[in-house]
Amino acid sequence: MDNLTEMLKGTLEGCVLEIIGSEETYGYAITRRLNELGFADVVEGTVYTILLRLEKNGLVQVTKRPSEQGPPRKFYALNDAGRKELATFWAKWEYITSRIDKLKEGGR
Amino acid sequence: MDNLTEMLKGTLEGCVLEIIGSEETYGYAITRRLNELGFADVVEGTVYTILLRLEKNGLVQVTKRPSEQGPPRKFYALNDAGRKELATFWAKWEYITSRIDKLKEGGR
DNA sequence: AACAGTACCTGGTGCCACTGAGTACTAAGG
DNA sequence: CCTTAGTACTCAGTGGCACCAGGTACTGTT
Repeated sequence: MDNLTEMLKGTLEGCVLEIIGSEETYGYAITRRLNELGFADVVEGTVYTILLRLEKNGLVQVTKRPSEQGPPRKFYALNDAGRKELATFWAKWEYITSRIDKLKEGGR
Repeated sequence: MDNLTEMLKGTLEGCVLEIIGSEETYGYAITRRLNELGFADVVEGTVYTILLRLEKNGLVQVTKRPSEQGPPRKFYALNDAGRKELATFWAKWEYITSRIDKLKEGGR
């Protein structure tokens, strides 16, 4: 599927929040996870910008740990603000998908 | 629901395409339709920029007709390229929603 | 030494929804 | 008669986000 970028605005960040929320993990692994989920064209640069933004916005707790396979990893976990933001994301997602589905079914 | 703007990137244009595709209509009415569908904060300026973009991209056929209630209306109808773009939009939407739902269900 | 895999960072770009202000026409109310 | 509200369209500018392209750096294999 090509050129999803515009439709991913806002949702990709939510996906990253969800991934972090389900398990403490790091940028490189998050990228691999998104790729295997079907977001095949998402590259590391994109994920890192999201992670830096999450950190800047105080939604995650960051822990640096050494890796046996390369440079140290930065592990991310949601804090309270992050969990709240994740809940808000899913509420928005629910809201938008329900409206779009209504529109698609020709609902009036 | 507040601040959906980032998540509407790409999808709002698709919604407008769908509305036009189901019935030849004009900007002001499209705005009202979106509002009643639940996109309450979408204002005319936003819709008109989308309509001008659709026209510029050759996806719609435009017909100006007088109105009894104000200035003349610009009616929009999809052409072949527009119908194709609409189909692409729904394919992308399907694709993304299925991946997000999988993620939400903790799918691996 | 060279390379591939792992792991992270960053300045710049383009697209899109949104803002805010403006134009213009009609009908109703004070 | 003039103001207001409703209808209807336009457009220059803003900000946020995914993306691009290139960089750094560590480890293990060839």
